[in-house]
Amino acid sequence: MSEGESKQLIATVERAADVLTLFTTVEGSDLGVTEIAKELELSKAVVHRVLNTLVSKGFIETDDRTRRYRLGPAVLALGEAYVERLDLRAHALWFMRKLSETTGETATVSLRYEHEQFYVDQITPSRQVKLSVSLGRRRALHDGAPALVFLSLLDEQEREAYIAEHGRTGAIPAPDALRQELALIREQGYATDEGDGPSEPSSIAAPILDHRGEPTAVIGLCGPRERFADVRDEAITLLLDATTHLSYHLGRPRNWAISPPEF
Amino acid sequence: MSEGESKQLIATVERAADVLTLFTTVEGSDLGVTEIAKELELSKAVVHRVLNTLVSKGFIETDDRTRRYRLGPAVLALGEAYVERLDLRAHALWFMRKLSETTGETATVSLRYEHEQFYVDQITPSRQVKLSVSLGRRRALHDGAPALVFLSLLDEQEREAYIAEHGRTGAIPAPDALRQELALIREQGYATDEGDGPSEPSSIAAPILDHRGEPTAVIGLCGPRERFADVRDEAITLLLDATTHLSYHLGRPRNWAISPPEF
DNA sequence: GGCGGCCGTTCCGCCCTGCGGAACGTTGTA
DNA sequence: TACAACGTTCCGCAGGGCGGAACGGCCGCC
Repeated sequence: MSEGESKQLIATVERAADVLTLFTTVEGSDLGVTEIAKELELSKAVVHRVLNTLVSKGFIETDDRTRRYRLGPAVLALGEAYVERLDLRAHALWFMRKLSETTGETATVSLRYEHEQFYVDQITPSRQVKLSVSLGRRRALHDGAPALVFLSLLDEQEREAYIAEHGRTGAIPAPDALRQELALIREQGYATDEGDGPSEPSSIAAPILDHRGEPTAVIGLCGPRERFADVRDEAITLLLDATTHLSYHLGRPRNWAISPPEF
Repeated sequence: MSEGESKQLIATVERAADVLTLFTTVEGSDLGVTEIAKELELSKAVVHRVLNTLVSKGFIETDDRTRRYRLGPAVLALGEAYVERLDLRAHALWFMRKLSETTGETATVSLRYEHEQFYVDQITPSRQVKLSVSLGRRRALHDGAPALVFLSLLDEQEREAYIAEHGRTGAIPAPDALRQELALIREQGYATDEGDGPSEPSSIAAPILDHRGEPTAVIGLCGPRERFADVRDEAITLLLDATTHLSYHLGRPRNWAISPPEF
């Protein structure tokens, strides 16, 4: 979208990818052929052939009773392989567990992909009421503390372009207030975000930085606003402690999910 | 493989699926075009086009520095969508957490797909030495306690076919001993498996049964053999307690991952 | 520092294979 | 029982993916 792409793509594979992706965006776990065909504006024959093929590879399962389709176990293996390849994970989990246990709230790791943030892992506390986030689901860069950390660390040009674009569409109602907030985040080294209602999620987040100062990941902590206020200050100290350690340990080029910025 | 399939498949999509799957089977997180082409016996041009397409959909990422390819965030979303659609999960997690906390070992949920067992989730204890399993990776049905539970509950014809086939290849060295073991598992309602060395994994496992007596999932508990022996008896009681409750709650047709057997 | 080899990428014409519209079979409902 | 809606299959046409080869950049070896 951003550039005039001229790469060679295979339409058939694109269609298959769209079919798979549809299963992640739709409410409810299963889809029918007609439903998919309508949604993606494809012929039923195409959808059916694609589904058959994906079934044969284990990416999709059929329910013989209802003749409808759902995701299959092979996609679980893919997701796990994606997470496991992050060296980050093993190191971060220890700190996250500590964070979660000490504060009784949910600790998260996020990455950035293009102009979206998504969670790759979480540790939830053992209590009745708790937050849990949707792993893998993409969120805008101005939504929530972890996203804001990534946004604050984009290079100025890209950041401004992002703010301009989303200011135009109304997604960012007060661009100048956001600019101030991002400056504060850079200065403090962490972001905070308050929920709207008493049980809405509040969160804090801080980056793990590589040797060049680029964020490789963001660690966050979130909980229902009302009770989160009680642990917030303590949590910020713990969080910065964790990210400082992790930044130190990870201060070298590695197999990160996030490629170095464009240069 | 089992039947003379004559479904209409799309070769291009099969190739794309194979490329994706290759990333889960290979050690190390990234692959090059030539490497993939050689492994799958495809031309470099094809592999390159497939990769390009998958990149454009977020299933694959390129590392601009090394010009190699890795899995992308979209597959994480797929994996999560797969796991989240299991109603099972929400109910089972509570019991698993309790199991894990009481025994200090790792609790797991497994499903079966065709003639393989795989883990969909786990709760690991907060201690230094602990087991953790690879989610999504497929294992043979005669390998480990959860797999044995599934095997023991296959209908007789299918079970015998499985034993015969793997007996022939030598994967099952003592078919008759296995038959006895499976009978015992059915009788007791749980399976046990001893590790070979003192730190090798031992495990126990029991099924969640639907209203027809078919296993919808298997709950397991595993730990290093030596210390697992101390909690084993207590764990069996807890485990059967948990699966009994879950079987009761889940005793109705639902959106399970496992479709009812062929009938 | 120069050179050779390897790898990722692109090109282009041929031919294959995936496409679509319609027909068929099945399931669940009025 | 009949209808409607859905999943599945068929078949001829043509669009699009394939493959061999050529290009260009990177790394390592001499």
